[in-house]
Parts: sequence; structure tokens; C-alpha cells
Amino acid sequence: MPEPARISRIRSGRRTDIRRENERLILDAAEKVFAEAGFGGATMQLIADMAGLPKANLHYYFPTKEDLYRRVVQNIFEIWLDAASSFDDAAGPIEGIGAYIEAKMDISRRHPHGSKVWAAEVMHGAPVIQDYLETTLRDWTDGRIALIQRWIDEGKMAPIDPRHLLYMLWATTQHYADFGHQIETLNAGRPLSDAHWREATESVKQIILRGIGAL
Amino acid sequence: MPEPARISRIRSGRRTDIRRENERLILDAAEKVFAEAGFGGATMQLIADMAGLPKANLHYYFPTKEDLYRRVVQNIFEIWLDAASSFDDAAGPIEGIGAYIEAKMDISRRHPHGSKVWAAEVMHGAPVIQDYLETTLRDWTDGRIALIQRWIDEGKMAPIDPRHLLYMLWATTQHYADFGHQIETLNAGRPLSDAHWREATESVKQIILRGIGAL
DNA sequence: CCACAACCTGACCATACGGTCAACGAAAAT
DNA sequence: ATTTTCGTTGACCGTATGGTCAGGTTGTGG
Repeated sequence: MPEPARISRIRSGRRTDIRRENERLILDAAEKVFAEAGFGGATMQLIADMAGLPKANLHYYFPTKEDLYRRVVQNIFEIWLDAASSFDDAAGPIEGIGAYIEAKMDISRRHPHGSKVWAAEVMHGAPVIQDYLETTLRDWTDGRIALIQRWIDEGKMAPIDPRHLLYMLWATTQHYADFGHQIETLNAGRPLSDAHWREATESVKQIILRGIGAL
Repeated sequence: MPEPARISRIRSGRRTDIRRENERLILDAAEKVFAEAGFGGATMQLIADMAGLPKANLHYYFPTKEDLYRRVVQNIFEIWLDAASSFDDAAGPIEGIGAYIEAKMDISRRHPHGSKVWAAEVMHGAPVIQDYLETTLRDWTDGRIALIQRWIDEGKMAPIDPRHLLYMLWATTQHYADFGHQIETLNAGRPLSDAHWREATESVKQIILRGIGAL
């Protein structure tokens, strides 16, 4: 039973601040609830309780449950895309892919809920973000495939199918968020420490970079 | 709107056959619906329609939605464990891990729904199969870690943390089921062909086996 | 000080869903 | 032939949930 969070609203007053602050409160709560219960299992009441606001207030900012969910998914997608930049300004696979793995592992640690919502959305056939997959994601992927292919042509790594390499990067890094509960259970029921995360990141980097012949 | 499937019940008569056949019908439908809609989004009515049976009949065989869901998850877990045997009777990582990757990729292709249900269950904190994680899965994992460590000690592969290698194997292979929709979208919206699956499996095997220094 | 807009919320509603049940049919068992 | 067990099903019920709304309060611009 979640208790009324309602942290000190401080003395802000400014209309825009109120809006932004409450939207933030709601989005954070929604991300967590959607991640833990799925879209169908999540209830507006639960999100409201977790945000410390009356349910009717949620509908003031987000007309429908779908609207709220859509915003949560979009947020995640943006975070996810930001990590992409680490890929580009790199001379070769060791720096580029290495930095990308580090960035994505970091996101898995800092935004596990978002990663889960994204995973669930895709698993359900991407009803909400299908257009993103077909436009933004496809373009990004094509660009990265071209880049990797260039590295291969320049002899900086072995001739691996770039597409499957990308899938492997996504799968491996996001696994630490999406299957975090399983990993935690296998870690004596305890969350991964800083050292654990460093080990994980290093292991992934080593196996993949060596696996593509970049080391 | 699903139409009444009700394939020819043939002339069986035998009480046990009816039970088994209907349970099969229901479990298959349930696996698909749970995978596509999640536990909360799935409705008994939808599962009933997809199985070609009246809703009340589902409750005759499976008292509650939870019971039905539990059975679906258990089924998957068993399939998943069966693939484990490929690991054991192998002389070294090339055969053992290679066979394991092939087995798991095959499962991803043949049981994508099951894989998704499993993923969603874990992502939601494993409310139903937590005990399996703590017993069967943990034991299996410990055994495999010991085996990999032995291979390392025998100089058959590089000194990689076996735990993270296992996570990588799970993540990569299951990704092709769980994120199948995304992969399909990036494949011009078309399902992966036989050749694609062979390529995928080979890419994964190559990167990982080379990555652990076994090639 | 007033008027207007933005924000807030308890009470309410329609619907959809999981689950029940009583009545029935068919096949075994006796 | 009769009883008993198993399978079948339409109709029904209580509840939970997404969403609405009318009447408020608060802050802001004129």
C-alpha cells in the first residue's frame, strides 16, 4: 500500500513549474508501474497513489491511459537514441562499440523500468511505436550498419554481419535491465554492486570486441 | 474477430483424450494471447475464442486465470531446460556452447510465444516462478558455471567470467524471439527466412566462440 | 479588485472482466 | 436399465477500472 508521497512542493507558484513538476511526478510513477505490471496490469489508481496525486488529476494532465503510456515509451526511446552518439565519433570499433556498450550498460542500470516498458511494447507487437521502428530506428540502424561495414572494409575488424552484431549489442546490454530480477536472484538475491556492474560491462566488452576480431 | 476454430473433434470418445485435447487447445491459445497481450491484457474470453471453446469451459479445466498462466509458464520452463542437455555431453566449449546456441536459437524460432511469456514473467519480478529461479535455475546455472570454469582451467578457452557468458547466451538467443517483431520490422517487415536464421545462428556462434577464445 | 484561466478533486457512471452456477447431455460403470 | 461421473454451456453476478464532470481553489493579468 503506497503512502501519499507528495514531497514538499516548496514555494514555487509559477504555473509552468507546477505543470512540469506534476508531469514529471506522474511520468516517473507511470514508468515504474507500467514496467512492473505491464500496460494491462497497470491501473491509473496505482500510478496516482505512487505519484501522490488524486486519480482525477492524472486525467487532467494525460487524458487517457494510452496517452500516458505513449509518453513513457517515447521518453525511453529518446534516452536510448542519445546513447547512439557514442557510436559515431569514433575512429574504430574498439572505441565506438566499446563506448556504445558502456553507454547502454549505464542506461540499463539507471533506467531499468524504461527498458522493460520498451521491451514489453516491442514484444506486444509495438502497437504504439511501430512508426518509430519503421522510420527513426530503421534509419539509425542503416547508418550504423554502413559504419560497421566501413570498419570491416578497412580491416579494423573481422567480416561479421553488422546487423546481427547490433542485435547482439542490444540484447546483451538490455538483458541486464529487462532480466535484472533473474540476475539478482542468481546473485544470492542481492542487487549488483558497482564492482559487479564494472565486471559485467568489461566481460561484455571483452567477449564482443574479441569476438569481432577488433582486439 | 476470431471465428469458431473447433477443428473436427474426430471420433475419439475416450474421456482422457477429450481432456488432453482440450487442455492442449486451451494452453496453445493461452500461450499466444498471454504473449501478445501480457497477463493483464489477456482476457479469458479472447483465449476461449482462439481455442474455439466457450469461456465457461476454460474454467472447467483451469479454475482461474492464474492457474492457466502458471501452466503456460511451466511448459516453457521445461522446454527451456531440455535445451540444457546439449551443454553437458560435450568435450569443450566449441561443441558445448555451440550446440547450446543452436538449441536455443531453435527454441526462439519454434516457441516465440513461450519465450515472450517467460520474459514478461521475469520482467514483472517473477511472481509465479520465483521458486523455480531459486532452485532449479540456480542449480543449473551453478553446474554450468563449474563446467565452464573447468574448460578455462584446462586452457580450452580464455578466462571469461562464466556467469556473464551465460547471461550473454541467454540474452542473445532469446532476443530473436522476444524482439522478433523489431527484427522483422528491420528486415523490411518480413519474417526471417531459413537462410536468415542460419546466418543469425552462425553469427552468434562465431562472435561468442571467438570472443571467449575458443576458436 | 476583478475577471479569467489554470489547476484540483470527490463523487459518480458505464463497461468489461473473472468467475459462478444450475441445468443438461453423453458416456461409463454397475 | 439405472446410476454416476465427466464434460458442456448460456445466463448471471460482483467488482474493479478507465474515464467524466461539476464545483471548487489558486494564482495571474489587467
